[in-house]
Amino acid sequence: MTKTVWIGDVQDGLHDGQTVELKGWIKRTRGSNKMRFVVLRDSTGDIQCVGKKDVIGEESFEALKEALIESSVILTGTVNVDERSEGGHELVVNAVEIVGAVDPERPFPINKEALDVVDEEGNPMPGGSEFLLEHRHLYLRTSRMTTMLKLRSSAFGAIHNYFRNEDFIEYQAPNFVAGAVEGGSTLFEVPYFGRTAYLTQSWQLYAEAAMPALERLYTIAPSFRAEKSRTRRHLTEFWHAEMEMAWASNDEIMAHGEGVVRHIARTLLEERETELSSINRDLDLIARYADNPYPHMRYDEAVEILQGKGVEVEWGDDLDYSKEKILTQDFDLPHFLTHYPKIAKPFYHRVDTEDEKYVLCHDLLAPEGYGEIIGGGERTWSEEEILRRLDEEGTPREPYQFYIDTRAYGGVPHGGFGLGVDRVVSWLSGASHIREVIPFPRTSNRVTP
RNA sequence: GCCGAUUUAGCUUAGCUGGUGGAGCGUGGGACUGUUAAUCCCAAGGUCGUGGGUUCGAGCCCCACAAUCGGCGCCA
Repeated sequence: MTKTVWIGDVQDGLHDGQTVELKGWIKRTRGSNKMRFVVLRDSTGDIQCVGKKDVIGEESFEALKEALIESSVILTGTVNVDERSEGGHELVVNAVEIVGAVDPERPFPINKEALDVVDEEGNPMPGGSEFLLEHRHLYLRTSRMTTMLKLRSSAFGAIHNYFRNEDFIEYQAPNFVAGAVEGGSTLFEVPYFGRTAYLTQSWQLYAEAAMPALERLYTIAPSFRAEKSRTRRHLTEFWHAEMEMAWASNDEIMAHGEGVVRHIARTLLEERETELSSINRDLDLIARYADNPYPHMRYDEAVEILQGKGVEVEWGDDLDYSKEKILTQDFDLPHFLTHYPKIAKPFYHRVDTEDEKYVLCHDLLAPEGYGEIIGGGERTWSEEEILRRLDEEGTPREPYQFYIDTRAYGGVPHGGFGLGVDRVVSWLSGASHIREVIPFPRTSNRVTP
């Protein structure tokens, strides 16, 4: 049963002249009454297979003719170098086995027309139609989606590699929680044996509890936000890469944020050059993101630039996406924004002792209109200050009791960040929408399929 | 929460001042010896999102509802 020959290897010339058995799915099929051309697909690529009636016989020829798109088949034959075939190689078939036939009453519903979706301005929005979102389970096997899933896999691998190489310990937090990290309005409520629990928005508070034990820790886990956001940057369930570090300043934490993002870009170039090219992503752009240091800018500076451009923004306003977009449109690299006003950020951000109007935090803004991909900073670490900030905000203490308690026993300066993995993959792949890079996207009005 | 748009065959769509809904892809049948999401011929497939209204007559006009998409706020 084990599959030993991969279409990608055949196209790379590893099996020229050999007789091989190819297992895969029919991508396209065409032909005459004497020969069939079947484009076979597997997870590594496509190849044209030729079935000649006088070679394979009447019965096999009929079987091949009747096999509809997405039928699974095993084709045995000889690998020929042939420039008439896309990819330069071709399988001349001598035996056909249909494994999973497709019923003509229910043919594979996704065709070329279904894939060509455009938004209101006429820009391509791959996978954006209601039909393709309803048929996501079948859309996954189309080439663009397969490519995105491979890029995603490499990004996840790169994050693990980066943190492990930097001696971080992978650490898991619960997904059922009692309290919020951000403002309380964005939590999903879950019935919990007569009580109400919530789906976690972030690993952070539980990571801070483990910080005195592990000192350097990270995770990649789903986070949940009950935001009715209808944008190409939001999911209600997204994959969050977070790190927490003892004895660290805002600058040191930012250095790791830059490090992991550049490592992801570098890894995609090394592992997925073919895939990036296949979706027309400019490799020089990715190389630039991998090779250059990311500039830093203080919040005040950003506000000045925006005011200089005539944008209506006052000191103390948080910078929303419309402002980020104007700010980043001239950027050709991701930029860190630091030192936001205290009034714009929640209680756990540490106040800057040099000027108490500010907190020691940072956001990393991606260029090309992709927006914020990292948010992080130093944490408020003394018990007394935590209590004061909670009370100031009117946030109840009770759900955070464990968190407050950690400060009573040897609090130290520390901090961390959260990175939106889907957002990073979306940006680096040049996706038109974040849902392009996650297999089953969860948005405010879709939980199926 | 706010703003905008869409809904016609399995899919993508055309549809005139309101007067018996056309096509391409796919599917079925047929033709064809090298095709490149082949080509040629034929066929089946539609209570035009739901409900109401106006009208002699509604896919088209009006109202309500629903679903979906796009954008904003919020954030990763």
